[in-house]
Amino acid sequence: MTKNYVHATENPLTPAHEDYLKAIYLLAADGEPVSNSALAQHMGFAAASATNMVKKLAELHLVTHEPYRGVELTDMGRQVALEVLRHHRLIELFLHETLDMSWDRVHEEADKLEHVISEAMEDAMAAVLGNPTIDPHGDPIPSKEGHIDKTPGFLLTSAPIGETLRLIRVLTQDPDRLCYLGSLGLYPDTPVILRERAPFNGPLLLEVQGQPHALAFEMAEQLQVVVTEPTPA
Amino acid sequence: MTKNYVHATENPLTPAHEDYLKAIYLLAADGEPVSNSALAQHMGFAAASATNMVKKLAELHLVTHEPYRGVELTDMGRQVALEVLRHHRLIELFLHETLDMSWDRVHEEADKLEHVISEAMEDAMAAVLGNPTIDPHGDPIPSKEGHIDKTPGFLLTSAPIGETLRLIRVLTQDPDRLCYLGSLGLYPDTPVILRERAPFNGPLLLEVQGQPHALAFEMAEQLQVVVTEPTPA
DNA sequence: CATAATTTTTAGTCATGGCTAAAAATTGTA
DNA sequence: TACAATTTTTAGCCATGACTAAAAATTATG
Repeated sequence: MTKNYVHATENPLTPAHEDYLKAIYLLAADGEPVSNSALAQHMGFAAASATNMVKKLAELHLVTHEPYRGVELTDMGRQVALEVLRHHRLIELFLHETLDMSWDRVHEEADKLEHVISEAMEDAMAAVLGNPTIDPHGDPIPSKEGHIDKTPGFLLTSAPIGETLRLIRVLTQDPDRLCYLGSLGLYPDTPVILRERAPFNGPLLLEVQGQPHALAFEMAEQLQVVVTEPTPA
Repeated sequence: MTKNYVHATENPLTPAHEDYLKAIYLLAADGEPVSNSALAQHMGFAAASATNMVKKLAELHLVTHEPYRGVELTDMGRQVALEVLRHHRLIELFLHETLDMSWDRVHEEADKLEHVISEAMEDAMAAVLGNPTIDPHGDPIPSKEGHIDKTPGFLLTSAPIGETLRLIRVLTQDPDRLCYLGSLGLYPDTPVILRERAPFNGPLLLEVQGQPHALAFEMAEQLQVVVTEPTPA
């Protein structure tokens, strides 16, 4: 009488597995299958390395892989990816809040810590932080059950002129860029007014806390905003 | 004009290297060279694996290794071991203080985290904790410069009867034992009176916060105490 | 539609760091 | 001192997960 191990998904996943799954999740934001080259490029590895790992992930039923077509997460794979992402973003917020680490440093740290923290530590962080739903960059933190809010809003590059906006999410994780944005006061929740948009994808003129700032188009593409509705009385 | 790389100790050390160095440091408490078998046993690996790593560490000038005699840390190796130990114990205290994790859980967590935290995070933890010098088990935390206090006191098994003692250090890291000791209120800094010592390495009768407790000899060997001097007026 | 360009996969290499089994050196004992 | 027991080392295996180079499949173009 052989035991049924179909669901006995004991977790032999290495950091490498987790990193690939996370990458596939992030690249597949549009729902499309992820190409091997996109995956390899995101990971900073050779294409052959990605192919190799994708085959392993497929054997573990974490992704489906139609050769030459792309990779997609299975429900199980998505679950793992979301858990890693939860770790990552919880850690970012935790480091920012309790260790006062600046938002440009927490990503790199979280990239290493996300693979080694225990369930108990995950829960303890969430509890201390009050079950937060967004991290210091405005990225949504998946719930323990794997639910994740879709961020509302649109890119600053397509925002209306003159209206009061609220910055809700910064997409880049590049430390230098984050440093720069921070020096302009451009953190999530900051009110912003778009004053001018230069043509040909030129710089944008912003007003942040009364100060005018010119911002490169490419930088503005990293900023997600909503229109602030007039505060109800 | 070739550059002098003698001190250019760029850090290609893996968690495995760090774990071995830490183990050698802890096993060599008496200053004696550490035998291969002791090292392997401590690591939970086969003897051949230890030999293998010791050879690598010797090539990196982190240990000296006289074949069939044992391993000793070089100054450089000790420096690395102390840094890892600093990470470990800072993390234990940090998790205990800021995440309210019980002292029986922090060791395992720290064993993984110690290899991945950045210098910045180490410094931030130390700052938030007020540059602490002991962890939740009473183990001394090495300073950033690699100084480490020698813990004073002696084992409870050789403490005088009837005097008021203070528990200053718990040597075991075993979660179950720590849990048990915690249930008796036996945390560092707790006052304790040794009332009786049964012969033939039998149990000890303790008084902890007014409560009598019988403690196995082997458990008492894990407890380091000092005699409390009468509080000066 | 055939060929060129691109992407993906396969094949095979390498370092890491475990392992076992056997050989060698050391230590203990008769 | 000789031989047995133990410890250490050597030799060689294996999985992981990167790599390069070459083959195969797909897509684009003349």
